[in-house]
Amino acid sequence: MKVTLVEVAERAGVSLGSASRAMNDQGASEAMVERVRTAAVELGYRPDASGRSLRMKQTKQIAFAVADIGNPVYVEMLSAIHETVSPAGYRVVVMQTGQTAHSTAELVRTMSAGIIDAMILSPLRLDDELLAALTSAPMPIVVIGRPLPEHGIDSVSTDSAVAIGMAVDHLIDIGRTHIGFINGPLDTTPGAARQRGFVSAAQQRLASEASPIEIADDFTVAAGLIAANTLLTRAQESGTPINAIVAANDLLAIGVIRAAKNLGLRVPEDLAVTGVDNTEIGGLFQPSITSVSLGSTERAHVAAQIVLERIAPDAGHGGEVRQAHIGPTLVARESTGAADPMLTSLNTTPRQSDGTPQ
Amino acid sequence: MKVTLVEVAERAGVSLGSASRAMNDQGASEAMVERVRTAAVELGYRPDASGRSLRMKQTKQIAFAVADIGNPVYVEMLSAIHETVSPAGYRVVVMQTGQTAHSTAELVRTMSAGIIDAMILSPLRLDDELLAALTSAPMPIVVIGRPLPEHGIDSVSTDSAVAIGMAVDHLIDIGRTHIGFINGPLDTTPGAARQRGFVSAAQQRLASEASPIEIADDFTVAAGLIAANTLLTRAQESGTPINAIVAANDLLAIGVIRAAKNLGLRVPEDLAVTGVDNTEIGGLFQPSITSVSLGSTERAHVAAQIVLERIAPDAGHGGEVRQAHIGPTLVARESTGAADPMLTSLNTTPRQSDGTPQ
DNA sequence: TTGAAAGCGATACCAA
DNA sequence: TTGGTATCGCTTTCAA
Repeated sequence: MKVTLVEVAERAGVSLGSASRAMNDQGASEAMVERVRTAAVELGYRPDASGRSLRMKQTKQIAFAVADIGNPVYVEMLSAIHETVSPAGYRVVVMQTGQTAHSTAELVRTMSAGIIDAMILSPLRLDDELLAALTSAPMPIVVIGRPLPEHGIDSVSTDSAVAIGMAVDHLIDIGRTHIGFINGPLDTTPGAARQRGFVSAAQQRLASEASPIEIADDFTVAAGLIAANTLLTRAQESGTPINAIVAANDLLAIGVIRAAKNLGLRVPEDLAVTGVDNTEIGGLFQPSITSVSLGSTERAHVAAQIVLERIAPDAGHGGEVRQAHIGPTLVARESTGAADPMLTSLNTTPRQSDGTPQ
Repeated sequence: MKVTLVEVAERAGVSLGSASRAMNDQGASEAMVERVRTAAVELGYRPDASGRSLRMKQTKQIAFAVADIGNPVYVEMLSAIHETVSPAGYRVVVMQTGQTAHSTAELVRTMSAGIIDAMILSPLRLDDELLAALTSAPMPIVVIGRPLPEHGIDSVSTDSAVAIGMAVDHLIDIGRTHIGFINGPLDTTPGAARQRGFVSAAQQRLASEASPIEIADDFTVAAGLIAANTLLTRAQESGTPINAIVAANDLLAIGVIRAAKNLGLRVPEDLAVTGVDNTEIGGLFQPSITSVSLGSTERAHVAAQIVLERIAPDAGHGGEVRQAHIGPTLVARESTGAADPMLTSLNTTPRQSDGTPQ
């Protein structure tokens, strides 16, 4: 049933070692390669990866671990990682960390050699337990999120506090000064950073009574809809209505736009809305959503590059801590009154999936 | 650096075999388990998966292979597969098949033991080469797409020709009789099936001159926008304007709605639009998109179940060919004038991602 | 219940 | 360049 290299060697009438070399083009005569390859084809030989992994001490697999692959940002990151590591012969394994720092630490601890060669991790929450798991991990791990050089952990970061500030600036630029904020849970890394960003920007440039904040249960459309409904209703009743909302990510922003519609508010005329992440879905939404890009695909790409360098036999774990930073950039779209970039962007952003199941 | 079970055994003062048994709770005294576990923790032992895989002849990994993970349908399928196989201790590896049947066959052929235990495949195109690769594969493979029982291949299918017919019926029900069709490439399995479905429905229930068809370059928003623009413009010029469009999937439908807006057409008042796949993004779009569900998550779930049964030591490859079928269902939304199901659906469909990177 | 040893399938070393 | 053999880390059989 199962054909091993031993049988191929026997059939070709050569030694096991020669068969291995012939299959891998490692110093074998042409005649030898010919004989062995022929025998392999005749027998339908397929190399067994676990035997090879055991000996070579590498699996050619890289894990991408996130809280929930359902978020489009992660899908875009996954594609970027895929494209980066595939040419080097690596496969990508998607893993779910779960919501908590503990479950993430658990995942990191159970990842052993023989499954993956390295991991790219984008944790939602971070605590000492997880940091400890990361530093004691037996393989290269690159964190996408906030910078962690002081812990000796490779990271590719952005500054989402600054990102929120850019959104506020943009709204002020278009004449909106009553700006609300819809954030996700404050005990998450992105939630905390974005909260700082908004509070800081509001203090410097807005009147606090005109800057209400509402915390959604999580970073989802549904939670954003509920939170925005609460915030908008409350603002109207309090007599200081708002004319703009900054959402902590694009999914929340979609919820905000839905809530606005339910309340009879027009976007962007009555309410300007901004998101964060610059996801594809945000750009395709109607109205298309002005969003601050955190360079997700670039960060994923860089993280994948770092991983490949760490894996490389010579580079090894020895080098110094790698840290890359990618600054946010704002992309103005219809939800803040900018011209519809749909038609033009279609020509410049081919990134959209192919294929569909039957 | 790396701790093996041998070292754990030495530290615990027991034999290698006992250490193995203790770690796996396979007939070891409590005292033994205690000693070995303690030593393992002290040394920071992590089992090496390739050693185990080599011996056990299983990797606890299942591949999910698709043309492009960027399509939201595949993401939903991935989540369903993940949820189904995780409890059984299996990880999911995402693999890209590429666009062609040949590249897919290539992938199937290079998948050997030691990497994955089974594969769930949703191929865009299917030919004899791929069928041959599937039948001669050394591991269980379940195809999500069209039924393939005559080739002895497990499959979970739907009927997307019927799905298109349902969309046409729905449009006729709401009084639209001038219906265009935006399809994807006809040499794909879904493209061919949906073409049959529309042509058949149009012949039976519509005037052919009122049923123009346009083929988009692929199943994407961008291609849908271009194709819809062509079709709508042509229909207007020919003097037989249409008042509805059936799109072959939700991504194309989004493109159609964008094209309609660019031409000053209101959806659904001037143009009703339907999609296929019932993706989350379609339901969240504005207007929300009426779509025919092909039961993607259910099919993925069933495929994963079949795979688990095939993998199970007793079931084995021996059983007869498994074939499941899930019929399409139409979900009416705003794009065909139905009431906005957004608020109510939010309570019943919690499926939306959590988390966002910093 | 425990210990000793065989063996999974591949690569890589050392002689020839 | 080729053959013979040790070895990767683990599970599992066979005796004790």
